[in-house]
Amino acid sequence: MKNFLDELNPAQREAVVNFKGPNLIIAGAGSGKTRVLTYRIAYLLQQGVFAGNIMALTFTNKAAKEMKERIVSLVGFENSRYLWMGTFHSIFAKILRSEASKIDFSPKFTIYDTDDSKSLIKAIVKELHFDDKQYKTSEVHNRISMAKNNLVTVANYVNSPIIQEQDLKSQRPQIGKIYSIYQSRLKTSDAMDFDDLLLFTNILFRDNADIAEKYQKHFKYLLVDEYQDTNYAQYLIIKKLCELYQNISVVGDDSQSIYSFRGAKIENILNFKKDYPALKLFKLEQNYRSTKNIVEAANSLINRNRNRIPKKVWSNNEEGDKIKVQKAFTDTEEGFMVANLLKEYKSENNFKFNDFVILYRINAQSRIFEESFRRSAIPYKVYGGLSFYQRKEVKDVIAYLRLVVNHNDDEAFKRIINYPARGIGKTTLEKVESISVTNNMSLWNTISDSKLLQIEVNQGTISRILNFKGLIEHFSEKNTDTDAFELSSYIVSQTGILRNLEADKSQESLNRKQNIEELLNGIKDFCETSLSENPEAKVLLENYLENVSLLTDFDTTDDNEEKDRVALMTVHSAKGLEFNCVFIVGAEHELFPLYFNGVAPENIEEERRLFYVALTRAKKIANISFTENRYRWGKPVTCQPSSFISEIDKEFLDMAIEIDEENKPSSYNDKFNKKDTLLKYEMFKPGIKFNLKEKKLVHLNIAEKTNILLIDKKENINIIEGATVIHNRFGKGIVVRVEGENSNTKALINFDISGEKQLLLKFAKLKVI
DNA sequence: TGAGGCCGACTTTTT
DNA sequence: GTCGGCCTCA
Repeated sequence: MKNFLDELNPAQREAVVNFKGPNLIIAGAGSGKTRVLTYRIAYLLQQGVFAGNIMALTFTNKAAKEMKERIVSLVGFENSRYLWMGTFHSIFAKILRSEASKIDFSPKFTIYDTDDSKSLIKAIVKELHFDDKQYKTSEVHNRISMAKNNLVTVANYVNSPIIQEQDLKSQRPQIGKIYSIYQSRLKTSDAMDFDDLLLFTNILFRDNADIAEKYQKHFKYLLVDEYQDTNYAQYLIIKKLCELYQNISVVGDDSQSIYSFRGAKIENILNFKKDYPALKLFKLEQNYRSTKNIVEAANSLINRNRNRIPKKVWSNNEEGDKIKVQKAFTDTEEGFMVANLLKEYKSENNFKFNDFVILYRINAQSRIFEESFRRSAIPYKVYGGLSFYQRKEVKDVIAYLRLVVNHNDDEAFKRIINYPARGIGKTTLEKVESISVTNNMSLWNTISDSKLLQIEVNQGTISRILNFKGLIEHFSEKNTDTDAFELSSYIVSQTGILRNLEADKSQESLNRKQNIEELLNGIKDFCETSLSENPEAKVLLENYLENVSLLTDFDTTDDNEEKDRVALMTVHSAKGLEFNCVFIVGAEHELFPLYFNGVAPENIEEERRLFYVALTRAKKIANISFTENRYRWGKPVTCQPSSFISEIDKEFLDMAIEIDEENKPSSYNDKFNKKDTLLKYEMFKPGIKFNLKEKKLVHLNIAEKTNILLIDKKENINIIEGATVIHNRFGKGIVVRVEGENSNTKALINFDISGEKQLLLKFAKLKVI
């Protein structure tokens, strides 16, 4: 093992070698936080600590995976394979499964995702005949989630005068009742929601001293990443687990706490000292990532927050360019402005596309940039938004898998009882549901019971229900000796889902079919990976489900990851990432900072931290833009520039415009104004773009046109007979035949490995070589 | 019972 | 601009 301590600066080294006792590592942006964490674990292993006695918690699967990979590269796979490294949710789900009986769940309990939770809440509100405008699903969900994150159980909730008063004030006095029914439904479904994973872990440790002790003894060293984002439930679990050895190291940056909406308590890091008076404090203040200008600009902004741990982040890098601030007249113009500037930066600095990121406050902003990038022949990838696993067809298939593993999973049951259509309609389902409610049984148990006969439906319907039940049971029987991939494929074909989609020739259906194939491929990958790590064990559906329910889009290893593309994402998603050039877009009052339920000071501070996170993603170039007019809720609104722009010291900014005069349109904008409607329309004509420098519409040259066509899959003209193409999944192949027109163009391709496939060009990610 | 169309509501960020 | 829900019609 090489002496990796040499690769650290003195502050980092101190933070790595002092591994005993409680440690608080305050790591400024870009100060090598991940490096310290990984080296610290490597160092522990080098000191002879067994990997299985170390628990390292992160917030995202991505962070866990990256860290694991870096540790493997430092100490090798064998030395690190038994590390407990993962997200809070996945690690504690694992523990809960092995202790399930203690909290009266089965080890195969389902994890409900947010959509499942919301759909259950919705059903309960409806069932209670509450007004769904008064009890908005997302608000009720939010409230229950917050309660759980603060370990407020149903009993606590309804007995708390404060909470009851709050609910009364907000005209939602019955949330406690909904919460109560919600919990009991989860129970009958043998299911937990995300927040339950943390809540029940706390309950498990609280009520079973022996079990708590077992884990306390086991985990001799605890490390927590992004500690500023922990909520109360997480805080308590950590506190409990490290009670015995007190070997707890937390790494974080109070300036980057941006998840309070999810219950994160910045106080956890601010008050760490109160809980662990013996702590050693380490501050990593040297920023290796960004230019001096960016670091100091970001400092000047974040210094306006009052509630902070004092620190001075500094950089020894080059001075760097000032941050360019730009104004656009419309959101569309902002899109083109950014696209043009991006190209300029790219050629000036010899950057690649993946050196760039567009950061926005809300996902809805991505559309404009997608459009302008497509028109400007800039390849891009949008992160976040509707995740792959949230797509209807994917959820449908997963619902089958879930129901096969856990018959009591009511949300899965409801999804698929009549999908594909098998003549069990809304009315029938409602009757079954009502009986299940009165008897406090899961839907499955209701149809398995003599209660089924109480349902007033005809014999035909009864037998259709029993057929469905038989089908699921048949799958379950197979689930003992068939591996997850085989069984899923079998289920997809046996249920007729595929046939159903094939019958419908629309593009939509084809797209769905491809997503299902994608899902099956993912299951296959999972089986193969698990098998390579543990060749003896058969990979069953439940193994896959344990893993998939905690995945998000961000974690899917996209085959295109290495592709050279501009990243589009929210600032939240960008935490932990870095890019040579960052565009912060939509820097407008009420958008960033986002206006949401008024502007309380603590909200503004969090928004400011968010802006700080955005700025500090940049290594070399940061660019801020805003627009004067924007479509929001489909309606045009006028915008003011974000107060955060003027909060950054002017010396670090390169302002093309004077912010204080934002109400006086410049002559440039005057011109733009008159033509705006026309421009907006013309801009989207094929083959035309808006040239910002010359301020006029120009025709694309041939190269640009070809480029657009390559990117715009709808018009992919380069796929011709005889062409050699590459597909993400099927690999290399030769085009045999092309038929159909425009968006219906299909190609028959003979792939070297996978054989002949008919693909709709609109969706197939094909590359001509 | 199912499909299709229209209307309306809604948009913060995510494990 | 998008999604979901509800209504109507077959």
